Amino acid sequence: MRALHADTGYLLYRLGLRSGQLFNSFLQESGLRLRHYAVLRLLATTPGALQRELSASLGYDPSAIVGLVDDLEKLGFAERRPSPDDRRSRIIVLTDGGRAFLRDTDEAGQRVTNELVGPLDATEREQLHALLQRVAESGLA
Amino acid sequence: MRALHADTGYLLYRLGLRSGQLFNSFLQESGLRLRHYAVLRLLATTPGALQRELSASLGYDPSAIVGLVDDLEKLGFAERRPSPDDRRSRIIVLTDGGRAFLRDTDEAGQRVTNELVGPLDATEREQLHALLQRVAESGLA
DNA sequence: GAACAATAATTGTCGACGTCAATAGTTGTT
DNA sequence: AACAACTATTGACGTCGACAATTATTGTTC
Repeated sequence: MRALHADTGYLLYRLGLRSGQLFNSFLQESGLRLRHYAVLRLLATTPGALQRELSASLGYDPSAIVGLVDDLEKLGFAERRPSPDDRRSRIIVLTDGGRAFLRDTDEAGQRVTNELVGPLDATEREQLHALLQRVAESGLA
Repeated sequence: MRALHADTGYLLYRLGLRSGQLFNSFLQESGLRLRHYAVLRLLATTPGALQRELSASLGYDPSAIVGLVDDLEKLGFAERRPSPDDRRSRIIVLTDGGRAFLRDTDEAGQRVTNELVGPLDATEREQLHALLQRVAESGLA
């Protein structure tokens, strides 16, 4: 019988958990959680996104986006704006406060990833990232 | 601002989720879930383990082990046996039924991993596995 | 050897997460 | 004008992972 840790899928599952925990503990003081942070980061690179687009890009259920955007609005990190061509949709935009938050936490965020891939050198990290990216792209997205 | 998917930590988190989902859907018909399967697989390679050891090896809270072993006992896949030298401990052993289950599902389990790392060829899969293993070992055993 | 700390399993609680079903408002189609 | 499709929202449910507290047992210390 193959050992459990010989299974790439199980390793991914375990490391995914650890990664999420590290991110959440880094975000703890700010009152946000990993999912909020993901939304913010995504908004930073796509100026104005419909909630439906956030849902598709992040893989979160549309109903989950609602609460996340609620929280971000309360903190002044994002805003809902009416869509000009479709009154069903809302356009979510990053506010200056949100942008500042991302700037201030960027370094700490990088520390998290560094801690995760600690034992790997620079080229190995790139290898790992490239492999993960290809795996991630295949399963939809 | 770096894109979200440029973050190795986030990729790991996402792929970990997907991996867990795939495993769970593969196990669905058997009534087990990923964590039960992990216990079974671990028991298959270590003949007789204390619950405390299962907890340490798998990274699950001791309180989580209780329910998992309960379920496995109900299905006849594992048994609790009294420890001869410490009446607090129980030794968990795989039954013949559990062994048969692992044998029967082994192929399907491999399909899950194959589906996950689909776009990678054989050498790339080994590369990925080796990198993940080193990352996994660093953050504690 | 009696009091005390440490340990193994257990129970209960809690928040976060992911999924699904249902609804209201709006748009597109026939 | 009637109907189907879509967007955001609300609500419910089960799983998962982390923690505190309890019970039974063992080890340690005075």
